[in-house]
Amino acid sequence: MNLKQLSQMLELSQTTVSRALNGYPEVSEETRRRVTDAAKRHGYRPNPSARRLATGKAGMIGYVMPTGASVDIDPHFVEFLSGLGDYARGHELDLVLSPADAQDEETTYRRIVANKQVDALYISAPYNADKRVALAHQLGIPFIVHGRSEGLDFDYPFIDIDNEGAFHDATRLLVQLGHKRVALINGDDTQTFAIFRERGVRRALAESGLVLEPKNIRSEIMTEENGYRAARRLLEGPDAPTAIVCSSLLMALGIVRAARDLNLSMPRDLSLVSHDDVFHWLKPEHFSVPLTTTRSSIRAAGARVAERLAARISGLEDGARGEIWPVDLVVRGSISGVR
Amino acid sequence: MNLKQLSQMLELSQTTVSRALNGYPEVSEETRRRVTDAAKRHGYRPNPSARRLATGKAGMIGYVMPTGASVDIDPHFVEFLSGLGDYARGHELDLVLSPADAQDEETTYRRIVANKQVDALYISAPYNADKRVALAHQLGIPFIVHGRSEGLDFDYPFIDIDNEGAFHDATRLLVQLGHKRVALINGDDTQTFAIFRERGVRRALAESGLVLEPKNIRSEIMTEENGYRAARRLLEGPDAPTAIVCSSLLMALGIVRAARDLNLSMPRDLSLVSHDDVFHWLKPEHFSVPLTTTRSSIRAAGARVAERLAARISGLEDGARGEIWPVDLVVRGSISGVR
DNA sequence: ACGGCATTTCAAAGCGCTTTGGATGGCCGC
DNA sequence: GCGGCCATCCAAAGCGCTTTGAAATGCCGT
Repeated sequence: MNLKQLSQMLELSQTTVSRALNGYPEVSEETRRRVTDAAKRHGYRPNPSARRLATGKAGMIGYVMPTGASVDIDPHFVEFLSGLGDYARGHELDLVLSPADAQDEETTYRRIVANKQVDALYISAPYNADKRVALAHQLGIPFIVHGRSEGLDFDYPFIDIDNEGAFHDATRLLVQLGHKRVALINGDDTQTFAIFRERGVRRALAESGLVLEPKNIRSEIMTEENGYRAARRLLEGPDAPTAIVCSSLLMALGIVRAARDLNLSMPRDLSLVSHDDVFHWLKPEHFSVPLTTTRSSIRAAGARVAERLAARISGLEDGARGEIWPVDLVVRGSISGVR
Repeated sequence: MNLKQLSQMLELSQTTVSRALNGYPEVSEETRRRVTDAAKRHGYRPNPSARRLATGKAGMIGYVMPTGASVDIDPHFVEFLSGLGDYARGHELDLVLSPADAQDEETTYRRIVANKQVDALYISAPYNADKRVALAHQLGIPFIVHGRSEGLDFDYPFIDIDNEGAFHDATRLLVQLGHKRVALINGDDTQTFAIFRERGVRRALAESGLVLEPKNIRSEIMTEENGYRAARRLLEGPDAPTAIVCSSLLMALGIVRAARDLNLSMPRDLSLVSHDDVFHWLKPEHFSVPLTTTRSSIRAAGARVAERLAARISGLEDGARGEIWPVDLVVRGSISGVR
């Protein structure tokens, strides 16, 4: 059943039927009712390909997914997808994932914009002065950044969590407990979130006249193994830190293993605070020593990103508003006063 | 630059240009060269929306993503996506994720098929007599199942790993080491993969005249917490098992924690074998006691699914061939002879 | 020289929608 | 009674491609 058939059935023109269905004012209420009734009765659904060709709108949102033989997609991504689904599910909003060579995402960005494959896109895990953000801005496609990018000469819409505040507060708490040697095991420090976190730690230490020594800061991709390695290196040296702040539960897993290998008991010999993105499959309260965390649900952020993207597509939102979400500090058994 | 402009520029008809570009035989080689040259020079790229309307082919593959407030997407999914990207990256093949209410995926399946939004789709984590498989089959859209579904009255194309064989071999090894009380901590046993795994364990035990007692089998969603709970229950009872086989590294994490809480040392008091889907962020060799595993990369499967889907779209593959991949058994320190 | 047959090219008709630029008719005031 | 103005509705022209059916061209044998 297509528009032509439906309009013939109703003895109306395609124009009128189209307008009635799309809520244009120049059609009488009675006609509109007749049309919508008939459409529903016959299960008419406009063909998206045709609509798309006519309007140039795709009705989908896009994500350029960096891939490569040595590129692993971060497990945080599924949390984001869950959140995106939370919103999109009820709105017939689909997401198109365009895999791109991580070395050259630009080509893919240009392709999907030129092809009008999506109406808006979201950009995740931004770097400072992120090229993708600059590109999306320049290409004029609606987008939202999940995270932030510093050093761009224009404003852009984003949602981010208060990484600096979270790590500041976590560190301050440790300092208040008497820790003087605090280390940071961070994620990839070319990404903005990691830069903010480091900043938060430094600031909290500085407030008490302490510094984050270069040897006490590690930056790696967030895996169990990297957490373990970093922790070993930190804890085996002289003047080992008495407290560690880390960027991911996955790393925390490795840190706990390292502490155990070194016969350090937590929290007696080592205090640990981790950031928690809220996974359903690994929870900080279920570590052998329940973990103190800074917590913020990526899933919730995903839902919000989808919502704002939808709003931008339909013209309900514009401008470059940035949202910064506060982060919970959840205290559990993994920290204590320094011996 | 569209087809019309290009054809005018070349003083050819749109027909000829279109055919030249799409490799039809009824155009002379010289003309074809002229056309492809000009197309490249002017950066002509056919408008996918128009092509789609004309041909009905979308050039994308689809996945209906079950979501819901209480539905969490499995972290295994990112591994699959990485693999899919491995193939799709070089082929300009995009994936559209259509979030659906987990209670009612059918509506979404029907929508994307009716709308011709995708040319083919893949179905993951199938149940027995899976409705989605039946539906896709009935709707006549090309698809591939990642995993298997039993009890369907037709054949369908799939790729799966030899879950039964893997768990059989793992269990047989434990039995050979003298274990008589072997337990299984499985994933959701309404899913086919879990049924096969249980079957494998039972068969191996039966071969030595042993049985898998009902109290020694647990089936839960694969999280650390569920692994812990299941292990506690198993290990605290009378006649506790001396060996456990489990379906996921995430559960293994919980099992190890439970053993530690109960002061059971591994492998002395407890042997453990886990299935490993190959995550980059959590590796069995980096458990405090390196884990013996049955290993099969989901990522590799993802790439293969994408490849076969592409082949089906372009007509290079048809029929209902099922691929069953063998699984590696990797022996590490977490198993030993029974005391 | 001419019909027959490939080979190569083309004009035009879709695909199913949106949107422009009128038409039509009823109702108003004068 | 008539011009003007809404309120409705419509025919037709896109959107940019593919594909059908036919025309033009060149070459063959006879």
